Amino acid sequence: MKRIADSTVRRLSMYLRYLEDLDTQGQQTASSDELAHLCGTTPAQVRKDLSFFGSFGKRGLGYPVHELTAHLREILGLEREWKVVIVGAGKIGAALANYRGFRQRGFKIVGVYDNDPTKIGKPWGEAIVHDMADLARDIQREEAPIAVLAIPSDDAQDVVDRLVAAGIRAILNFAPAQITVPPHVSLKSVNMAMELEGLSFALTNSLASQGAA
Amino acid sequence: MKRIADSTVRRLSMYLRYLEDLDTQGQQTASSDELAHLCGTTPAQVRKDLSFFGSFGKRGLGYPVHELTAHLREILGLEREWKVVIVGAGKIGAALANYRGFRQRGFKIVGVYDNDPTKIGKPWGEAIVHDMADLARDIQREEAPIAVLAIPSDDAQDVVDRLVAAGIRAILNFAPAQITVPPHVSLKSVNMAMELEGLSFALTNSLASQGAA
DNA sequence: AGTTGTGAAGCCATTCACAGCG
DNA sequence: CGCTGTGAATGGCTTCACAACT
Repeated sequence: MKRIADSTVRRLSMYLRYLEDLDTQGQQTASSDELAHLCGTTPAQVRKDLSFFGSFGKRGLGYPVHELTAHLREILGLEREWKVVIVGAGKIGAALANYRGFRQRGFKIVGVYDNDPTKIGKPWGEAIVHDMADLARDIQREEAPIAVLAIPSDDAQDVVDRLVAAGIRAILNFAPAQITVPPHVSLKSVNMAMELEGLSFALTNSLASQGAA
Repeated sequence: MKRIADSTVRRLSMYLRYLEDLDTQGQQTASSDELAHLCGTTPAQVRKDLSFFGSFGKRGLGYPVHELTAHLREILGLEREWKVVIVGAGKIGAALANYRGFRQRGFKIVGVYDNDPTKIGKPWGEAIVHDMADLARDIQREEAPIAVLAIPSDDAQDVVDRLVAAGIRAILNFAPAQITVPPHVSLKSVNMAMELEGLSFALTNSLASQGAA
């Protein structure tokens, strides 16, 4: 398959979100124009994005909402359940563990890990905080392919290396550090300080740059 | 000034982060090559990014660490203090309020707001949760230009409209919804579900796409 | 010799425009 | 007639390559 741009995948994710709404409301079809308005993009962009994966629409009519929803779930790999471990039982980890959107989309949190002795063994939401020393063993036993990293920057690369050695396949990193992984591991980083600094830059330079969702 | 790409601003932010480290360690100069390796980019990219704002380096030597750090802070608008209000006293709001990186870079949280009567008036970290009804008044009185939005999607556009009416100038949105603002307001959205879905896509299609930090 | 600064080239995502089809 | 699907054109970010400078 042709290489798909990251920006395209993010838009697919958004199309799915709004198609699910439309589906719930019982709407049968949606045009690229309607989807574009909902998602803040252009009709041509919607059609191009979808065309990478097939011809889902009917000319003169638009896209069948329910059907396209299923296609997008399949394209994004959301038909299955993904097991996720959260590393770092701090505030960010807690926010993520409670985040409705995760479970809704088939991401199941199978464990929470920390290396702080005062936290290990304590209840944490519906789970119990495990010792980070057991992380590698558990990833292998549970076959959890995804880790969410919510720990201080200093430890980040260290923990990543251990995750990789344990066979992790994807990492969502919230530590504000540049981390590296071997080519077979997928990595996405979210850096909140960086986002705020982007706003600071825009304000300072009197720009009103609207970032993508 | 020439229009600066969003990706460039994010890299500047990263350069600053690592330059501060080098400065603390007492390193005098850094080449574009060294910075590139630290930040996961290329030397040409580093030089091009910096060249938009001036000629900070010395040929044959590299960039003066301490001086460049100051330049970047100024470029990003981080020499001043930014007042920030947090809207939504849930887990995500709590994580953000506690986030060290914010205060470190000059972002001062001046208020936390919610519309849940069981939360209003209760202590929350070092602050007290205010009634969202007072938000507009306080934004004007405090002259807080930035709002962090950590509320459910359904209410997001409503609250945004009220923030805009109250004179907010920038919004960092964590609600997984497409929101719109007038052109004079800057908006950045962080959507964690979307990021995880990007990993799901990469895993499903056996790609190992490393996203930028 | 080493490294910056930068025009030019290359590449990739977005937009355009229209043929194709319902 | 309306809307999709798509090759072509556009625009913009990144990379290249080298002159300029220390």
